[in-house]
Amino acid sequence: MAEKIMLVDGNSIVNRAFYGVPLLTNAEGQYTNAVYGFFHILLKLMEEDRPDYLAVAFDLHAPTFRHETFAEYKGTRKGMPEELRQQMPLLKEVLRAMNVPIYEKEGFEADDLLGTLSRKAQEMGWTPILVSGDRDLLQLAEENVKVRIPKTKGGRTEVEDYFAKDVMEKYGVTPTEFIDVKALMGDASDNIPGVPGIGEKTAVKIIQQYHDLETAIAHTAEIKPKKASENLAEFQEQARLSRYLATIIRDVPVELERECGRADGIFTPEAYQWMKKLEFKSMLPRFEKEQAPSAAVESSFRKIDTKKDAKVFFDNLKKEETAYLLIQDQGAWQGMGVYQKDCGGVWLEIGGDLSEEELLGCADEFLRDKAWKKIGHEVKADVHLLYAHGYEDFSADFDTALAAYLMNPTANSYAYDDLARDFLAEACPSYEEVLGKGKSKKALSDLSMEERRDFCAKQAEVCFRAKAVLQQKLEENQQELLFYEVEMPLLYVLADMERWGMKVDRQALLAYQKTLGERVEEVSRQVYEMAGEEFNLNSPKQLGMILFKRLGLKGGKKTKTGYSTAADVLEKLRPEHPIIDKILEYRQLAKLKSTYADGLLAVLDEKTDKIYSTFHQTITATGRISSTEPNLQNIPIRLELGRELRKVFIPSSPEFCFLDADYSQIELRVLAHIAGDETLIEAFRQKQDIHRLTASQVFHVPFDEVTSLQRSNAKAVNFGIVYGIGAFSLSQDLGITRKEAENYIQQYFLKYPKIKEYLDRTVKEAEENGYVSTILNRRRAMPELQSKNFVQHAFGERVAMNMPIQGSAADIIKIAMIQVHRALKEGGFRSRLILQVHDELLIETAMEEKEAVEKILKEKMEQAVTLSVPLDVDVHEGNTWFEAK
DNA sequence: TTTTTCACG
DNA sequence: ACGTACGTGAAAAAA
Repeated sequence: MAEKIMLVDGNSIVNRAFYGVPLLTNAEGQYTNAVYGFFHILLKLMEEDRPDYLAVAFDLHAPTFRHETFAEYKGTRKGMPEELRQQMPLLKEVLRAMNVPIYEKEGFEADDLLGTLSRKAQEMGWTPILVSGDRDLLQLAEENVKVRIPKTKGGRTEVEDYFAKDVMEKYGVTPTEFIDVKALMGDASDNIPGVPGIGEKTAVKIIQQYHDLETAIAHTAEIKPKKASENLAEFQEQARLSRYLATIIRDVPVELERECGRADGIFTPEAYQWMKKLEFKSMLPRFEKEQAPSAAVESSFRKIDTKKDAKVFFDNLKKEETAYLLIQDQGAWQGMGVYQKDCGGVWLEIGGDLSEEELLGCADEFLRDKAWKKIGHEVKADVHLLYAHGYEDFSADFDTALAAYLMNPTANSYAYDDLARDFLAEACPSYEEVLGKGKSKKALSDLSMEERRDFCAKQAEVCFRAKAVLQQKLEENQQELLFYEVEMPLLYVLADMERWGMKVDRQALLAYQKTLGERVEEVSRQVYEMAGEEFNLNSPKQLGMILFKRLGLKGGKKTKTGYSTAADVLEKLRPEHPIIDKILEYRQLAKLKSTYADGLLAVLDEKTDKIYSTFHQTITATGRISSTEPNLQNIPIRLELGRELRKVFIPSSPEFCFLDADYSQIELRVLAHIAGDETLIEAFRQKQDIHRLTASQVFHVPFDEVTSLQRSNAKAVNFGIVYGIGAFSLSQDLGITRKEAENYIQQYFLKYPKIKEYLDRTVKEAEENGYVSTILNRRRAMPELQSKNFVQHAFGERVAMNMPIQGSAADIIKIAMIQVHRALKEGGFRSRLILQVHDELLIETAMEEKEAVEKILKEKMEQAVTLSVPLDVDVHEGNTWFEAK
C-alpha cells in the first residue's frame, strides 16, 4: 500500500481551534486554547488516517503574489486577535519539538504550499491527505486524494471528508470546476470580487453547463438569468482575475523532504515536556504510551501490610524530612504513604494484618516527635483524622497544597497530579484517572494490591519532591513569612473551629422554618391570584412569561436565555403592577426558607445540635477563606426578617456568651495605607466619619452640613474605589446619570490624588510583572491584562486594583486569628474562636473570662499589623449572634 | 453540568 | 463599540 502523508494548513486549523475552544491559560498566564485545539484535531485525524508522514504549512505576514495582482485581496480580513497571535510562535515551537516540518514561503499562502506538496507527494508515489479549515482546498480533491475539513464545536471535533466524488455530490461540480464557480461567485472572506449578481446558485448552474469560465464567457449571450448574462459580459475581466486569485498554485519552489516528518516520530520527550508545560493533561497518556511501548518496569515502591513489618519500618525510619500521607477513601482511612530521600516510597496498608490502631501504635513516635520534619498535603484533614484517634495537637511542617495555593491562588485544584505537573513537570495519574468518575467510580479497595501501592506511594513521592521546589519558590517570591507564619499556623486554627462547631437552638430554627413555610404559601397564593394562573414561581423562565407576556409589562431582555427577573429589574417595575411587590416578598421568603431554614436543618448534627462548617484555605483568588456545608459567611443580616435567623445561633453552653468583633472600614484603611494618601490617613487617625468626609470633599459642602443622602452616596463611591470603579456601575448603583457618576469619581480623585496614583501604578505594575500582591506578598497572576479584548482587559484592571486591598485585609485578619487562638490556648481559657466572616471574628466565652477575652480579641485584632493608619475594632456581646452585632 | 438568583463581606 | 464593580456558596431550574 502506498505511503500516506498528511498535509495540514496550519493557519486555518489553528484559527478553527481558537474559536472552537474557550480561552484557556496555563499557570504562567500563557493562552493555550488554540494550541490545544490544534493538537486535539491533529491527533484525532492522525489516529484515524495513520499517515506515515506529516507536514504543516503556514502563511507568512508578507504580501503574496495575489496581493501584487489585486491590492484589495483579503482586504476585509481583520487582524488576528492578540490572544491567538501570542500562541502562534508557541505552536510552531511545539511542532518543531515533534520534528514536524514547517513549510512557509514568502509570497505564497499555506494553500499553495499544500497544493505543491501534495503534487510532489503524488509524484513520489505517496497518497496525500489534505487538512484545512476552509473549503478553498476542495479544488485539490481527487479520486484518492482526500480533503478533510474539521469543525470544532463545544469541545467535540467533527470532520467532513471530501474525495472528488464527494465534492461532486455536495456541490454538483468537479474539484477543478470549483475554481470556476468561485471565479463567478467570488469569496467575501478573501475579498475576491467575482461577478456582481452571481451567487453560489447561479455560478454552479453556469459551470455545470459550460464546465469552465472561458467557455461560459464565450457563451455569455446564452446565459439565463438576464442579469447574470449582462454582468458577466461587463465584468468578465473581473471574473478572470477572480479565477486567478482563487486558483491554488501547485508549483511553488519548495522541496518535499523525504525523511523528516515521520508521523510516528512526533511523540518525542521534548514534545512531552511541552504538553506538560501547557497543561494539556488529556494528551499526556498518548505520549507516555508511545514513549514506553512495552517496558514493564519493576515498581520501586514497597508495600507493608503487617504489624510486624510496620513496626520494623517505623523503628528504623530516619529522623529526617519525611512526606507522610494519611490516605482516606469513601470516608474511611485506608493507609499511610511515606517517602524519604533514601528509603523511597512506601505504602502501609490498613487491612487484614494491620489495623488502624496497630498502624498508629507503630507510627506513634513518628507522629508526635518534632524531630521528623513532616511534609503533608491538606494537613487539616490529617489533623481531624488524628484527633479522632487521640492526637490532640498533631502538626506538620509543610503543607504542599497550601504552598501550591500561594504560587497560584486561581488554580482549580491542588491535587497530587497538579503538583507533579506544575512543580515537577511530569505526569502523575489523578484520582479520576485511576478510579474513574461518575457511576463507574471505583473505590481504592477495588484496585489490585500493586496498583494501590504504586498509586499511593507515588503520591507521597510527588509530595516530597514538590516540597523542595515549592520551598525554593516561596523563598524567591519572599513568601516565607506568609507561608510559615500565616497559612501554616492558620490551618490548625481552622481545624479547631471546624471541630468545635456552632450551637443552634433547634426548636427556634424549626419555628422559624414553620413561620416561613406558612408565609411562603400565603404569598404564593396571592401571586397566583394576581397572575390569574398557577405556575412555578421559582422558575425565572415561567415568571418571565407571566410578567412580560401575560401581564404585558415592559422588560428588556437581559440574560442569554431570556428575560431577566432579577431583583434590580423587578424593583424598577414596582410601580407598574402590584404583583411585583408580592413576587419580591416571595423571593425573600423562599430564599430564607430553602437556603437557610431547610438548609441549616439539613446539616444540623442530631446529637450535638451543632453546625460544623468546613473552612477552605485554598479557594479564593484574593486570600480570603471560604466556608461550605453550610456557608456560615453569608447568614442574613441586611434585612430585618433574615436577621432574625441569627437568634437561633447560640453559644454551646448556657454559661457562655458571644463576643463579636469586627474591623471598622478595614479595606479603606488598607487602601489609605498602601496608597499613602495623607488626607485619608489623617482622617483615620482622627477617627473621623470617613464617608461623611468623602461626601464633603466630593460634593463641596462643609463637613457638618453633609446630608444623609450625600453621605450614603459617598459611601457608594468609597465602595466603588475599592472594587475598581466604573462610572456606569456607580450610576446604576446610585440611580444617577453616568455623567454625574463620572463627576463624582473625578472629584474624588481630585481630592485624593494619591489614591488615583496608586490605582494607576498598580495596574501598570500588574501589566509589567504579570501579577499583583498584598502587604504580605500574597500574589495573584493577572493574565487578563494581556488580553486585547476590551471587556477582559477592563476586568483585569479592576481585579488588579481590588486584589491588593481585599487580599491585604485577608492577610491581616488571618494574623489576628492565629494570635487570638494562640492567646486563648496559652491562657488556658475555655473560650473558643467559632467563626470568621472576612472582617469579623466570633468567639464564645465563659462569663468569668469575658473581660479578659474581650481585651485579647480587640488588642490582637488591632495590633495584628502596624500600618500608617490605626486599625479599629468594635466588639459586641450577646446571648445570640443576633444580639452580638 | 450550566444558568439564574440571592445571601454575605 | 464593547458591557459594566471585587470576592464567595447554595438552591432550583434549565439544558
